[in-house]
Formats: sequence, C-alpha cells, structure tokens
Amino acid sequence: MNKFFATTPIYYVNDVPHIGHTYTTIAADVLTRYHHQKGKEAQLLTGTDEHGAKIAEAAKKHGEKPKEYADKISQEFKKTWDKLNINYVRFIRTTDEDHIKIVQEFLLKMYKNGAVEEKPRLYKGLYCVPHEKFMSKDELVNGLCPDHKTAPIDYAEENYYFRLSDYQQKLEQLISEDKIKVRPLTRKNEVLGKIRQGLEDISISRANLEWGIPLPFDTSHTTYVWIDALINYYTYGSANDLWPADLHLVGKDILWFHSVIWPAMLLSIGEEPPKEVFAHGFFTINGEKMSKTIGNVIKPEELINKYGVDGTRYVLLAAFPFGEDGNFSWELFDRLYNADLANGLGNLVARVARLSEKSGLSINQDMGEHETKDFEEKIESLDFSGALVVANHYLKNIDEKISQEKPWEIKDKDKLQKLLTSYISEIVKTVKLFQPFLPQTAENILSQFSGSIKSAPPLFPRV
RNA sequence: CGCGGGGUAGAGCAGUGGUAGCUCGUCAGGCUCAUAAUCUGAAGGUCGUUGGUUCGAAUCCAACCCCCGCAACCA
Repeated sequence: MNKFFATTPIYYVNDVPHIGHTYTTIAADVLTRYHHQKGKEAQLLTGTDEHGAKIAEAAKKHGEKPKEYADKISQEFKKTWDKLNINYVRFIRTTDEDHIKIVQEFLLKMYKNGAVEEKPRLYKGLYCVPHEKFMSKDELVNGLCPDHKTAPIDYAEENYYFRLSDYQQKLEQLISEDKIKVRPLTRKNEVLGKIRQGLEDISISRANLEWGIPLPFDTSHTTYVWIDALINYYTYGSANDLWPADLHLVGKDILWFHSVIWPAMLLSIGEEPPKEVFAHGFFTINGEKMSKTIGNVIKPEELINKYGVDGTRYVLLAAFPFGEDGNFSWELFDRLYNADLANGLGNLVARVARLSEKSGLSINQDMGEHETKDFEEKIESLDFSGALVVANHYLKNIDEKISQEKPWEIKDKDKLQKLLTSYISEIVKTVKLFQPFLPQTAENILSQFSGSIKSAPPLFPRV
C-alpha cells in the first residue's frame, strides 16, 4: 500500500504542448512529489498518444511517415516536461514495442472473455475524418461538420464492438461507492447521471486504417486510437507491479473515457479499475475559449520565459481552484507571481539571509517539519490553490514577527542569532511545504540556509 | 419539461440559519533588514432578481433572469 502511481493523459501528437497540457502535467508532478516526500514510492507516468487517422493525415500533409512525424512532436512534449522539471518515471509512447504487445494481449483477453463481439458489425454512415467518428445528419450544418467545416465522407466499414452496456450496473455501483473515486463531486454526479441514462456498446476497431495496432484476433483491423491510448497506463503499471493506478489526472473533456470506458475494459479482463479519476477544469484566455482558430493558445515557453520554471509551476496551480475552469490573463498571473513569489517567499528569504549574513550566522541543525493537517488535507484532495494559501500564511506570519521584533536594531549578538535562527527554522519548515511546487527553488533555499549563510541574488525577480 | 454546476467587495474565491470573510488590488500611516519590499490601519458588498418560511437567511423554499458544463480541434 505504500505506493502512489499517478498518470497524466498521454497527449495526442497532432498538437504541440500548450498551457492545458502543462497544467495537467505540473499538477500530477506536484502531487507525485508530495507523496514521495511523504515516504511513498511515488511514480508518475506521462507520454504521447500517436496512432489514428488524424496523425496519419497530419504526417502526410508534412510529407512524412506517421512515425517520423510522431517522433518529432513526441520529442516536443518530452523536452517541455524536462524543462519544467517534471519527474516522470517513464515517458511512454503508444508506438513503443512493449505497449503494442500489451495492447494486443489486453484485447485478446477481452475477446476471449466475450467482452468483444465475435464478428464485426457493418456500419454505414457519414464519417468526419477530423473527428474520427460517424456523424448523424442532424449534427451537420449545410452538409458540413459544424466544427471542422468539412464535408463528411460516405463510409461503410466493419467495426468490432466492446459490450460496454454489460457493465452499466457494476460501474454505477463502483462509482457511487467511491471504489472508483470520481472527483470533483460534481463530476461524479455528472458521470453517474450519464451512466443511468444507459450505456451503448462502442466500436473499438477500424478496418481501413493502417496507422494503428492490429487487432490480435483479426489483423485486418487496427485498434481504435482511444482504446489503444487508455491501455498505456496498464502497459507500465502492470509490468511494474503498480496496478491499479492510484490516480488518473485528466481534463474534464476526457473524463468519460477514463471513468467509464477504461474501468469497463479493465473489468472485462478481470483487472482492478483505477482508484481515482480526477478531472480538472479548463482555461479560458481573457474570457474566451482557448482555441487554435482564435489563435489565443498560450505556450509553456511563454510562461517559462516570464516566470521561470518554478514560477510557472507555482502560478498555474495557485491561480484557480483545481477542478474548476479558470480565466487566464497575464495581469492575473503577474500579480500572483509578484505578490506570492517575489514579495512573499523571495523577499522574505532575502531579508533573513541578509540579516544572517551580517551577523555571521551559521546553521548546522535540522529544522524539522511543520505539522499541518490543514495543508495535507488540501493537497491530498488536490486543492492545490488552497494548500498554497495555507503555506503562504506561514510566510506572512514570519514577516509580521520580524517587523515586530526588529532584529536590525538588536546589538546583542547571541540574542540576535537566536532570533534569526527561529526565523530560519520557520522558513525552512515552510519551504518544505512548497517543495513539491518549487523543487529547484526549495533546494536552493534549503542549501542557502544551511552552513554559513550568505545573501544571494533574488529568487524571483519582480515582473 | 434531458441531467448537472454556478451568480458574494475592482479581481479571484471561502462561507449551508445567528451581527458578511480570505488573498490580491486601492488609499493613508509606520519601518528601513529586504526584490519601490515589509508592517499597521482604512475605504469598498442592499451576498443575480422577486416573493415566501423563520425571532433571525448569502445560507431553507418558490418563481424568474443570466453564465457554464455534460456535448463536439483540443488539458
């Protein structure tokens, strides 16, 4: 029980990383680091999702093979996470050999257990390629897909179906009893409501698409990309004795796949469903939906350039309650960065370091840790912004105490050093709370406050 | 009548029956160790609207208005 296995979604390589991917990944990393700090064997899995018609098409447009194209974009994600100090245990790709093998084993089990219909069904209809799904006539506007403004193609193909409807009762029970914890609660209710409206069997294969994993029981079909993608968690988890996953962190758009379809797939092969699925909110950008068409997509580099790696990690999680939508604006993020990091933590460290340096203080003892249930409860329920409010209160208290005690007026060296040591003790304890959020900064501060203390350049220059 | 969430100070939020709170911003004052920082204090809200229950409602009930999610390039 002493493990914590968390996942981010694996990101689809039709798009380079943006603030949304970054948000999910940082949250997952913070939580994993927190559990690690608590002494658990905590592991974070992330990666990229690379199959499907959309990728095949995008590659073609660039005059590349799908794999070459996927390699390139996948690399972008990996580079971004490395830059952001994401401590993943593995960067999994759906084109990895072990994944392909596990997908095939998984599907074969499903098939043998009768969870997949023996024969494919013929499906005729209008197919929207960018959507990768069939569309009904009344979804179309003037014969075009309302989202993509393209005409769907007449299409008939045979698909294998997963008997999802068989799991309706079981899923309803597991979710309502929190055996599969779906969070936040509003999402749980939403999912339950939708389940009660009835589950339909779903297609899990494509007949005319080469860029995918062949079905083990009918190699003329490839695995539908979503099915392939979900299994990634199990590819790593099962091979490393980590299953079931403790947490799938997802965006609210893909909650259904993770809380319903994926658990049903696992049940169909006799495996345990994930313990928790948490869906966080989305960003709007200055009040508008973030979209490539509007062109208001925020890239992680823009954030890093302005706030630094730790600043970016902090500001994203501190800005809004996790789980709800938040409206991004540079003004808001600037304010938050200046108030909490530059004026708060950064300045406090600077003022105490300077006073300590002047008095020739040297620290050689372990400062211990805060006992703070409040903080723990918040972070363990993924209330990151709430947890940070708690941590910032500690800092505020130290600032107040310094202003009251006026150490700069104290001439008696022993008395002064005793005071300073008490400040440092409080700072160090608090910094440990910040550590999962600000791993590099925390390390810097901890080393600055051990041994003979020196002033240092600002940790967080004002923006 | 598909299901659900929400509307509280300039901003972001907390507050589920008992004199409206937090963080930021604004204004005034103090301090000088510090990143024009920090500390103290103040201003600022008829808690979406209307009606009801109650000794008492942001909090319960009803109706209405407005935003949003499930529901559609995408986290």
